[in-house]
Amino acid sequence: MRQEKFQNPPNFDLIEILQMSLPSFDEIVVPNDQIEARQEHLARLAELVVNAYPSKFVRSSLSGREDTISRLKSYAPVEGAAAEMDAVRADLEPGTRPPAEIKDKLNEVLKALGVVRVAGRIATPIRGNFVHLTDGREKLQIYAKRGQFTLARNDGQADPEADQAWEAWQILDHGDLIGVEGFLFVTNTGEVSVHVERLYFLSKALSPMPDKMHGIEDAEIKQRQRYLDLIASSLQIKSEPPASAAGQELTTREVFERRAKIISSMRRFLEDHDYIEVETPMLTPKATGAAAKPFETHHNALDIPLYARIAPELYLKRLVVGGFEKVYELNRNFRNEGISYKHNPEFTMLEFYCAYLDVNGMMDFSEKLIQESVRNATGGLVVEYEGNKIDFSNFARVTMREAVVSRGGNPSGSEGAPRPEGSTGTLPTGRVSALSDSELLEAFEENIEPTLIQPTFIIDFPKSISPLSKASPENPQIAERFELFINGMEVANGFSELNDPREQYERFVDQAAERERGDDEAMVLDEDYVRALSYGMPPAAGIGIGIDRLVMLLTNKHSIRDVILFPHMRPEKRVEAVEAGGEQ
RNA sequence: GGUCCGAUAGCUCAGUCGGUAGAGCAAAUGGCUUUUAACCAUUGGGUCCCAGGUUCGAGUCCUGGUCGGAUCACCA
Repeated sequence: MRQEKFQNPPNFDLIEILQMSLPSFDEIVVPNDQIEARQEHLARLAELVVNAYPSKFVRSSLSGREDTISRLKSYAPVEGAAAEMDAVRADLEPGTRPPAEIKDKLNEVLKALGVVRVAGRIATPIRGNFVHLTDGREKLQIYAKRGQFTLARNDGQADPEADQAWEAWQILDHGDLIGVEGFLFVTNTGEVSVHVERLYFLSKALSPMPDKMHGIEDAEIKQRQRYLDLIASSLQIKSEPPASAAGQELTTREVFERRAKIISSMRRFLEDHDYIEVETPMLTPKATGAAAKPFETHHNALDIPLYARIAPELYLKRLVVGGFEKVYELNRNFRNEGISYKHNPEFTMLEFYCAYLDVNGMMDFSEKLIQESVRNATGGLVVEYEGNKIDFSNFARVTMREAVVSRGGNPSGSEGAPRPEGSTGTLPTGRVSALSDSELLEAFEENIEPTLIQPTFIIDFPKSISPLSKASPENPQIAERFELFINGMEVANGFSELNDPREQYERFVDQAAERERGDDEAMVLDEDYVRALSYGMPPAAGIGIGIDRLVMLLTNKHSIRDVILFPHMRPEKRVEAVEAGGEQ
């Protein structure tokens, strides 16, 4: 039966049918004069090297300029040669050259380092004997002299004549991936370079490279074709990076390298403090643990709705019940809500929980964790953001009510920041203590949040908006909860975890009532979570840290889309048109 | 969703009062061949986002739309 279903009618070529309905290669890689030229070069190179897409190239330990320099510096027989070279070159007038004796000495040293094999993308257009290769992180100059190098055949047979190597060199294109084998030397201007003895063709750039000076400026292309944006970053690397790159805008590549540093630093810090990493469900039968609208999907075999998680919180606390006293999860949450400069439908959150710790201990610990990652990512504790200097060396702690009372002031700074434009008081200052929870919250969000530039823990949240948080023993209307604000953005949210199952149940019921009154973000009752608490959860504190927002702050990026490799975007119009066109 | 701004060569961008579509980079051809954003000469390359309208004539003015960005409101 099943076989029959997939049998094709006679004279029916499935591939031909599909090719009519699917976009053609030329519709995906739209040809123009440059692509056609590159295709011709590829065809000729394929003749010369037999296989234009070989499987591997073995590199020597030397993969780029930094390695070259460090190897040079550690080369004992001519100690100080590299420093001498740097000094000589620093003193040179533009257009002048280092003295011959120094150049000769350096060349002697470099040649003694032996044969090197390096590979990378051609970062400068080929014209003449020089190109720079980039491995994404740095650039190394390559020199090829007619008659002095051969072209490697990628099928392992004997190399073609040197003239053919030169022909191949001349038709290499900006962006092609090549490997070279050769020896190191310094040029007349003093730049360390590889003198090619054997050239390997490794892969073709059929599509042309972006502008070498400007890169990709169109934000849509940067985000949709992030690979191209990253290539542009690597093409823009200076082969002689300035000693101090401070104050310069990070390239896209550097932004994501820094993001990785922040995340790995946090993992390391947590591991060093005996936290273990866990993975809890992304697809959940109930969207709960936060106040947000979920994405809904459907499981066919079970025939049930499933929700992309809005927070891992309740699962992680089940694990605390089970005896994992320190757990963390660093992964995505999904919220079916608006998109803005600080909101993406999926975002990365670090959540962790610690048994026998309260809200104050959690603030202490998370402050250290954030400081550690700031230091690891930026080298210091003060970062420049949107013209502000943000100082991570001390996080202020202010109650929400105090913050509102002193509104207009900057509770975390010694100097009062100006009140935000247009926030002229809708608030009866004298009667703050009489404000209802919702009025207090509104006043806070409207007037205070935007002024919290320096890292500030806002504490003492109203209990009514904190359904998973323990109430303060002194004031039952206040939750033992904090949020961390930096540059007017909420970056973290934590509290002493409510562990009384009966009270937790009642809080869920209160939330259900809110939902009935029309708040479709009120939290959903999780029965099994209540049941879990009934087995006894130790006193514990937890926190969620918005990683994307922290990365924004530490990379001086003003849009969350600039710190997410592939942010959510509308489907590409061209693709839709092609798909629709196939059916016409 | 509201408001404002934008879309011109592969990339980055000019384009005046409505009158033959421009530059730099990239590409092709030749020269040069230890250059430093390499240089010199020559050449090719355009659905000016789309559809209407006004006009003798529209990249330019008008209307509608598409896509994108910024911003405001809601959410972390």
